[in-house]
Amino acid sequence: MIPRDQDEVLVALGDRRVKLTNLRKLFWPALGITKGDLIRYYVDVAPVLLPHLRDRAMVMRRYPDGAGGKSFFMKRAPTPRPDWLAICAIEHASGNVIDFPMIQDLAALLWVVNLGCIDLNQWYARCDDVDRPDYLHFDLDPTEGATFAHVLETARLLHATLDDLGMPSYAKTTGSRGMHVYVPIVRGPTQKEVWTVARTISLELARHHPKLITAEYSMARRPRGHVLVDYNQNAWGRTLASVYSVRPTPRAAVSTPVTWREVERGLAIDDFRIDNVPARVKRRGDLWAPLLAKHGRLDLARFG
DNA sequence: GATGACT
DNA sequence: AGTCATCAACGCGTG
DNA sequence: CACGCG
Ligand SMILES: [Mn+2]
Ligand SMILES: [Mn+2]
Repeated sequence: MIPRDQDEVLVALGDRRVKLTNLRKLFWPALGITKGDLIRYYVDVAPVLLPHLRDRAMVMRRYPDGAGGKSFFMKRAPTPRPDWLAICAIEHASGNVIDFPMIQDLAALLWVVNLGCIDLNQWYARCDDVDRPDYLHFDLDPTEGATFAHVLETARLLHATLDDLGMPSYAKTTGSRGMHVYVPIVRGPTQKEVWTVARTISLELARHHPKLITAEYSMARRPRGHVLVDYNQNAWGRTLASVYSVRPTPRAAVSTPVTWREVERGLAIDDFRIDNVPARVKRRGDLWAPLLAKHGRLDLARFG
């Protein structure tokens, strides 16, 4: 579908047409990975990726000159754009209305990747109710001097805590330096309410493991050699790189769902990359399918 | 990456 | 014909 | 109020 011997192609997906450009441009020069390779990766994983993005506003981070180049954020869907592209118009407190793109299908996915998006960042709430998210999450960030082993240990402790609370939880690598742990919830609580729950759990976790874990958001007071449980990421209008997102890192790492068994045994961020994640997905399917399921979600209303 | 303003 | 700027602006806590 | 933070 994506030619290797030309720089442009017009792809037709049903009645939707997308022009793909600069296909032989090197996005990871040291790895010999081109923009066309990136697009082929997303075609491969689209069946497991698209359900996680559908009906959600997307914040684009564009790297038109590849993983090592300058990047910029873009919220408004730029013109020209295909007339079939779904838009989520979100009014902000300031009165600003932003027309975010939504990735509803493969054509839209390829359109944003062609703009230079390497990773995909979707809202936590769906477009029809942008203040009521479908999950709460814990963003585990190693502070200066901490290792990924510390992140793994923090994830294990967090998992045990959530288990004790009766909260289902799922882990993924970020592809960058940390991990993400998500809890699927029944839609209902506002983003602020979800933030408050994440904050309470995070503070408690840090209190019980003060030598390893911190919830201190302020850079100046953040202890080195710790793992920050960044509950603040659970705020309205914020986003994280999605599952199966490629990251603009030296090895072209992918934010990859992992089992708790794998977290127990240990793993490395760079174990999961653009070159091997499609095979893993073929083998294991979508380990994060429970994030999309109707059943097995935490009901925070009942939780109190 | 693509456009539009400017030279 | 080439070069350059543009492309987010939120919610939350603290001082 | 301005600022830090992501
Ligand atoms: Mn993070
Ligand atoms: Mn963070």
